Formats: sequence, C-alpha cells, structure tokens
Amino acid sequence: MSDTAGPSRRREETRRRLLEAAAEVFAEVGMDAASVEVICDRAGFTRGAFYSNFASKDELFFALVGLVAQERVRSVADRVAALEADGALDMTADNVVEVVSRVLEIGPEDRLGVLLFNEIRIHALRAPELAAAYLEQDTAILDSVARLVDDIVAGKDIRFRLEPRAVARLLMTVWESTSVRGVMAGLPPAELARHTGEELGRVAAALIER
Amino acid sequence: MSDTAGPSRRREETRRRLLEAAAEVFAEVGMDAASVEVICDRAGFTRGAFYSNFASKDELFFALVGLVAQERVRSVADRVAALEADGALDMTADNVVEVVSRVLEIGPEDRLGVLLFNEIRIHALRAPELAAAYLEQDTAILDSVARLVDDIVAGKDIRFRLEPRAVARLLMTVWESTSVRGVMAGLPPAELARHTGEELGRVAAALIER
DNA sequence: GTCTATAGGAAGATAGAC
DNA sequence: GTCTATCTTCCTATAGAC
Repeated sequence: MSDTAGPSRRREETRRRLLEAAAEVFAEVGMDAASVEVICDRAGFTRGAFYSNFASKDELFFALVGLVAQERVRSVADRVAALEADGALDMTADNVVEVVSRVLEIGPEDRLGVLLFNEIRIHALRAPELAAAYLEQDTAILDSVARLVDDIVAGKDIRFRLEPRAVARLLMTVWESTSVRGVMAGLPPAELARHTGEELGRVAAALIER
Repeated sequence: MSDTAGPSRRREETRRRLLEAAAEVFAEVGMDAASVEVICDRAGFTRGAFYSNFASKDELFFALVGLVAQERVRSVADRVAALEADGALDMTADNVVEVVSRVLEIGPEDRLGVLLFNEIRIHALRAPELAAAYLEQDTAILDSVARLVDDIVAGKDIRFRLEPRAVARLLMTVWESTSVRGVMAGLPPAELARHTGEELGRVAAALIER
C-alpha cells in the first residue's frame, strides 16, 4: 500500500541527493555552466538516473528554486516565532540590535548559500515564472520580519522612524548586500556572519527614535 | 603615422559594436548562455571578425566589465560634480531627498542595465579577478556619494544619523535592491525610475536628524 | 579586416540492457 | 531504478579565401 501511493523511498532519496548536488554545482559555476554529468558525478549517479527523476535540467532547477524558497521562508518564520515565544521581546532599545541580527541570520550565510541565492535571483530577473516565485518568498519573509518589528514596537518604549514594513525591508536589503560584498572580499564564514550582523545592528540603531 | 600608432578607426568601431551587442546579449541570457554567434549576428559581423578582435568570449567579457565599471564610476562622479558646481547644495532638509535621488540615478535604470549589472555581480562573486574590479568600482562610487553627503552636511543645518559613508552605502544598497525588485515585477522604465527614487527619498528622510 | 568552411569537442537527452 | 551506449545538436575556436 505504501508502495502504490507514491514514489518509493529509494527514489525520493535519489531525487534528494541529486537536488543537493545540483545546489552545490549551481552555486559554484552557475546554472548554465553546470553540466548534468557533473551534477550526477557529485551525487554518485549517472545521467540515466538523472533523467529517470527529472525531465530536464530546467525542471531540476525549478524544483530546487521551490525548495530553497520554502526553506528560507520557514527558517525566518521559525526564528521569529521562537523569539516571540521566548518573550525575548521584552527588550530595551539597546538589545533591539542584537535581536535584529539574530533573526536575520537567514539561511545563506555561507559562501555557497550566497552564491546560490544570487544565482536564483538573476534567473528570476529573466524568467517571469521564476520572478513570481521569487517575489512571493521575498514578500513572505518581509511579512515575517515586519511582524517581528511590529511586535517590538507594540507597547514598548521603542519607536522606529519608519513604518515596520519599511524597517523590515531595509534590514533585509542590508543583509543581502553586506553578505554579497563580504563573499566577494573573501571573508571567512565567521567574519562574514559577524560583519553582516554588525552592519544590521548599526542600521537598526540609526532607525530607532530617541 | 596615425595608422602605425594604434588600431585603426575601423577596427575600434568593430570592437565597439561587438562590445555593445555583447552587453545586450549578456544581459538578456547571461554570459554562459550567450553564444559568440548570437553576439556577432547582433553586431552585424561573423565569428571571423570576432576572433580577430578578441581572443575568446572570456576576454570580451572582461573587457566589457572594465568598460561598464568605468562608465558607472564616471557617471556618478559627474553628477556629483555637477551638483556641487550648481550650488545645489544650498538646500533645506526638504530637498535633500530630491538631490539624493537625482545623484543616484546611476546608469542601469532600465531593465537591461539592471540585468547586466547583476550578471557582472554574480560572475564577480565567483572569480577573484573580477571581484577585485567590482569592489574597486563599488568603492569609487561609494566615495563619490559619500563626498556629496559630506558636502551636504558641512556648514548646513542638516545632520544625518549615520556617518556620511554609511549613509552613502545605505543609499546605494537601497537603489540596487529596489531596482532589482522593480525589474522583477515587470515595472515599465518610467515607473522603475520613479519607484526607486521614492524609496531612496524615504530612506534619506528617515536618516536626517531633526 | 572580414568572410566562409570546418575541425573538434562538449553537453542535453534517449533507448535499451541489467 | 540505475547503468551503458549512442544520437544529435550546438558551440568554441581556427585556417585560409577574398
């Protein structure tokens, strides 16, 4: 019964390994320069197995974009929920900075994550179907962060100089651009996270009404 | 004498047309997916002419990156110089917003410009030589904008809540991310420029001490 | 300087064995 | 389900004519 209902466990595992390998290769050399064969080698399969699981390289890419988007949205939502549950929102203006940088430690903090994120972004700039998916996840993350900002503001003595949504947008933007420049400068992972966190903190602090 | 000194006028013109066509094609489909043949067709030449002017597609891309970077830096520097010469810096807090959005109308405001800029960016993320060039132009533009912010502050009753360089960085970052989302949403050129300008204005306003 | 012709290779995708 | 073998297409780069 469990066999007729859906794809077998083995098949799922193969798909997963192929997607994982593809994420690496796409990040490293880009979707267009990535050959199906290299992806298969990395995953420990041959092209036959690949085409038994995906109709084309494009289909694999689309599937991967969906997964990455879902994962990012979930990751941020989880952090926000955790902060809210912790009661960490009883804060002073001083540790807003800390909270902010903690939430925005979104998925791609490592070099490959930043690369994959940007690879997806440029393909979304060119393909309308991808653009829709990209903007959707972007909005979902924005919503999460904006809600957190909203919660921070509500009933506290902290006020921002922009509406919550604009604050959230700015933080996301700073996170993204700082991490890109960090990767480009060749910062090691620890430095990358620290530097991005500091930048976020400075901007958040400047936006707090005092 | 004019012939022995350097490349002929005709040759320069061919190079220029090839570079121009390449900029379009790279923006549209990306450097890896762009074939030399399509670039040549677009420029009105054949591959023979191409390889007489460039050793490889990579060399063409590097040359193009250099040109684009140079052009961007010059464009921003010119605008800043023009504003300083105009005495447009005698301003009140109210029109800082206007000035800011005027300066940051940097080159790529159209769809293709944004695409090309992002294409260059992701290649710079992967190739250290390109990364150095990218960071260099980024810093040069940052310097220009920071100087402008500095001039605005000096001797006026306007003060920002961040140091000039941080303000400049934030404005560049907002410009970049807003234009990307605008292109992705399919905004027509006029809307794209207007929307980006408004966003920049809002952020600038929030950073002015009052 | 630019063209045509072509060598040489790489990669996407399919068919059929196991 | 996965593998090997193969078809086919496309592309980079070169050589030599004009």
